Amino acid sequence: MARLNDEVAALLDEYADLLTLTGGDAFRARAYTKAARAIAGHGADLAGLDGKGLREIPGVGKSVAEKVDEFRRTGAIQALTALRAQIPPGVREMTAVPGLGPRKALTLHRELGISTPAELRKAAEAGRLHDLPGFGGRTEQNILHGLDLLQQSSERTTLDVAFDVADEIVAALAKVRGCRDCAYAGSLRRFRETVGDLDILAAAEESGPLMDAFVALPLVTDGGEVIVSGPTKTSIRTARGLQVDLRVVPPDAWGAALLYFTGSKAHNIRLRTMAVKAGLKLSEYGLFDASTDAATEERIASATEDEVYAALGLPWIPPPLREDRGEIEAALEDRLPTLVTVDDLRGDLHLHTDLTDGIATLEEMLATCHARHYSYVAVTDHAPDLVMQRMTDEKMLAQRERLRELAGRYGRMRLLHGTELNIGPDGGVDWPAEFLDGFDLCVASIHSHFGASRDAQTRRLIRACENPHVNIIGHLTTRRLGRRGGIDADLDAVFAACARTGTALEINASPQRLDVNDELIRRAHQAGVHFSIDSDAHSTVQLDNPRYGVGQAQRAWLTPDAVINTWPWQRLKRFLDKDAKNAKGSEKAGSKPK
DNA sequence: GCCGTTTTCGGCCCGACTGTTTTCAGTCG
Repeated sequence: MARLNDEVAALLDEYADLLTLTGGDAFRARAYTKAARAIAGHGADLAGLDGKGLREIPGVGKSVAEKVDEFRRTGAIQALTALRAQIPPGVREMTAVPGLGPRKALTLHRELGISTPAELRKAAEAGRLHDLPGFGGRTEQNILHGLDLLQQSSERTTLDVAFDVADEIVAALAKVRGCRDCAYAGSLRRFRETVGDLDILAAAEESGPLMDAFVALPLVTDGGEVIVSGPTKTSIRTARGLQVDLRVVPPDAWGAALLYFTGSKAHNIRLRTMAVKAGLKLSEYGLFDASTDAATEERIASATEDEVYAALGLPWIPPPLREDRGEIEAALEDRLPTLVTVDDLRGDLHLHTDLTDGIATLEEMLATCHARHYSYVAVTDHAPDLVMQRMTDEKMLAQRERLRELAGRYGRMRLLHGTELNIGPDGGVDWPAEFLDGFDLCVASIHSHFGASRDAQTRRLIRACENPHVNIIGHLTTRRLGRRGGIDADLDAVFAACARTGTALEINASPQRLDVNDELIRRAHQAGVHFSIDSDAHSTVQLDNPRYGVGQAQRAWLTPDAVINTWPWQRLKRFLDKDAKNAKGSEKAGSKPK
């Protein structure tokens, strides 16, 4: 766990859940949830805050501050420990089943004595649920489906969590005496959208000290377990269920090992096949001449990845491309793409402030963007049709005025006033054209009616693209990793509409979304669509999200040119003026301009 | 439990959707 903030936030969240589960005051529970969210998204590390600093975090009052302090002093929160004793942890786990909330979970626990997801599955399969008051046949089926979803997700870990753990381990092992090199490999290095386990690689003459340091890490000693432990490989499982494999190799085999353990398997097979055809043999220990016998075999390359690729007649291939999806052929023909990187991003075009459901102020978000050296940034709070956000025309206009006042306050960073519109069931959006005219940029996203038919979803998205004020379609499929699949729509038809109307497609970089995914990015790219890689940040911490989105873009072979927020302002400005572009297009086509 | 140029008490994000009901409870965003 990287920051104390995250650790404390998790405990407060648990406390809130347990309060709800024990039938406590709902508002009290919500106060803890709110405080947890504020703490997780708070810029400063909790470890360095005094009582006054704690209370300055919005949503943190006397009681929460005391609990935070208690945890810092004693490593536990008494009130939480007491609640844990009342409710088996499995009951809280059950509320993670989509469609199953605290009330139903508590009913199941009290009436049927069910206290784990496994018991829940058994009872549902045996048809024991549908006789309970408030439960029926459909509920039973939905719970079974929800359990399936949960199981799938529990086997994969999102990138934010995976990077936190990987960074912590690499940092700790790199400091061990005799460690020449240490890095994460596997699907994390390839930036897959979620990872099953972590592969950590280290180079050292002697593996013992590294293995010892590994199993002594807090990640392992605090509720984790050692699965296997040997001289070249040790596997552990963290308390949160993430398996981590550490492999230690001799320093002169570093490159070959890194290549081997980065994968993908399909990529490696292609490389090995190429080696065999050239009379060579490729393994995690190096590239060898296959004609010599095992005892005297001659090592051709192994120290660096570069060296191994070069010996096979290839340039170095970036890890996100290593999926055997054409990268070997491209490398042979010297047409690997120059991939977009985080440093290419000149701005963020989708973020929220505390005017709606963000937790940081406008000024805090802008200051953090400025520290990231952006040339421009768009503030895009929610629009009124997402009723719970209570947006009004007045609030939006006041924010715009404030933003205009702040112009020039953050160096040369250009401040754009935008909004995240809701795409209604028929494809309409929150405000009429006259009001939309006032925005510099509009993102439009689906937030409701996820279950509409394929035809209806397709029509609604195409209509949104055709709206001259909609510049970017946000989180197109609306999926939440491990929680919810995407909507059903003819996405290729939507991509065609995006390309035709000059509407960009968002690569939503929130690690819980990564929407759209690499496959869809690739398809859309082929259809001529442009992209915007955005954080969808609801806190200053989340403004770091774009790294995950860039990873997906790299997996889809995107170059900076395909990404509108790598463009200089003047070029982006022309792109945002859909009216001018379409008028030009329709002049050519001879049809009437809008 | 938190918070306050409407409040130091009395509110607290509001409405849709689903599945169970026959007027509503629970869940979700």
